Amino acid sequence: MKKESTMADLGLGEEIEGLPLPSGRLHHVVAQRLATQIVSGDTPCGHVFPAEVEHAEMLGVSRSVLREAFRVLTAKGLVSSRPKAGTRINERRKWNLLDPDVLGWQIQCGASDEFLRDLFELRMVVEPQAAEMAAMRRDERQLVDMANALDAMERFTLSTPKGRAADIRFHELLMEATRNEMLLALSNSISTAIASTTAIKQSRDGSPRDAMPEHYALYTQIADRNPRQARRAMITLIELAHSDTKIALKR
Amino acid sequence: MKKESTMADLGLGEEIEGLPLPSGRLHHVVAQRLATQIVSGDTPCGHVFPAEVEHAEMLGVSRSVLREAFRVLTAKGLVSSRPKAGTRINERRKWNLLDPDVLGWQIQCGASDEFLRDLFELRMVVEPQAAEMAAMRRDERQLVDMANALDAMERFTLSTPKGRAADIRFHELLMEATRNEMLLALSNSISTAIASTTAIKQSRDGSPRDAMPEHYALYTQIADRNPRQARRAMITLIELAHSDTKIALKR
DNA sequence: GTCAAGAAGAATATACGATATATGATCTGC
DNA sequence: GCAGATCATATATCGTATATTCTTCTTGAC
Repeated sequence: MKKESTMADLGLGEEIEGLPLPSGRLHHVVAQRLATQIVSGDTPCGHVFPAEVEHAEMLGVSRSVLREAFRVLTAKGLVSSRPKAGTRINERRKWNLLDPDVLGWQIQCGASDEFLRDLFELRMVVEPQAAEMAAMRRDERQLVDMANALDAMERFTLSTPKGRAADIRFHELLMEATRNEMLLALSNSISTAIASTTAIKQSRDGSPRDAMPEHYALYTQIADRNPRQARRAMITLIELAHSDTKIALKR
Repeated sequence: MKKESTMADLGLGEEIEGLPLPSGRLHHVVAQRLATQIVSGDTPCGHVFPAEVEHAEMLGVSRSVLREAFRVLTAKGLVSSRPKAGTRINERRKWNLLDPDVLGWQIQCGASDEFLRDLFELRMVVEPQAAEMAAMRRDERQLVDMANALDAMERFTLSTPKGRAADIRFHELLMEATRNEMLLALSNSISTAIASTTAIKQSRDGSPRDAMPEHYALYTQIADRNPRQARRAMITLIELAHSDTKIALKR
């Protein structure tokens, strides 16, 4: 008895119509909801949330769920909570902006112009150098995997999820070829962000420019172990992506 | 009644002798303990932890605490848990290596040679470029703050916590001057890592080389808006830190 | 006889709610 | 101003119920 509050039923408002929507863990759903509230700026920095009990029943979940949701937000630097003081939103400089989830939430809330500027600037700082390193350190296996990824990318095109996955795979292999785990991690964060924008780009703009020639150019330079040329190729690739993204989001 | 298990009592093993050690939140302590087990490689990737109930009483904490600890680790990509399958350690490529905590734990567990190589390589990729940007975009306030930080750094020296804090503050201001939030976030992650190594460097080597001249050189180039020279100055600064760190850890 | 598809079961994470404790911000009195 | 009391709040624990999914067994077809 007391069957009323199972996981998939009510609570999170309105998206439960039809599909049962136990899609994610409940605390993760709550975390996501709170996170988007925060990064979107709906609730400003310094804001302190209601007390746990009140807040929990306001959201229609148990306190445990709410607490676990806040744990992940705390882990990502978005909030911090202390006894008696409540749970409050940290200032932006405390946020883990490079966390894949934080990056994703930020994009989901509509990436601002400054956000895109910063993101592509970061890519411009890191990835050309990474391409240079990859050209020097890549091994044969990575090379053939990269070739396969490009092949899949051309077959499926960027308008399909599989094509976009191949694109990501290519960049991931490139970063793996740098033989630097931290660069790889950084790239993973960026990639997920880029993936979302690419999807948006596709959905808004039916036929964006074909980026395959530039990808092949980059691949060739890495295969030939030409660090300087690989750097140049990566720069043009990023510039291309940047201008495309700007155009797509303008519409 | 049932007074036996308050927060500050037993549980986490042996470090509670003398000092009450309710220093941090309990779940955070547990998370830290598990995290160090993971990043140190004590428990290998793919390992699945005992069931929650068993694991909880093994650690002497409640299930809620253990769960919240795992939420933190999950948020940082170290583990993932699914019903029936248990909670298992992810492969390294899933970890958020750039997360300040993950970085810190990794250093605490004895940074490997590869770790330091990757870290300084990342600095070498990002920070010279950042210095260049800072030289172009810095404003007057940042300039005077940087001067103050350098002043404090010279007064207290790197052998004191206040001196090291000033060092960090200087680099933070530099990154702030780039006017790119993501670069700032990246720098924050790196800084905390560097801070630990600096402390180690100090504790092992009584009188390391004085890095003040190089810091002033960098400052001057930024103040004079010389991007190229600022880049050069930053490169020598990082090289200096790298060689010092390597020497210190050799002992 | 062997293998694949499907159904039953069991182990596990997940979720709920009530209760007790510790902490620290705020107020009070001096 | 400063020290102490207070009280709201996060923190921690326990017991129980639910949902998920891996495992295993069965069933069926070839």
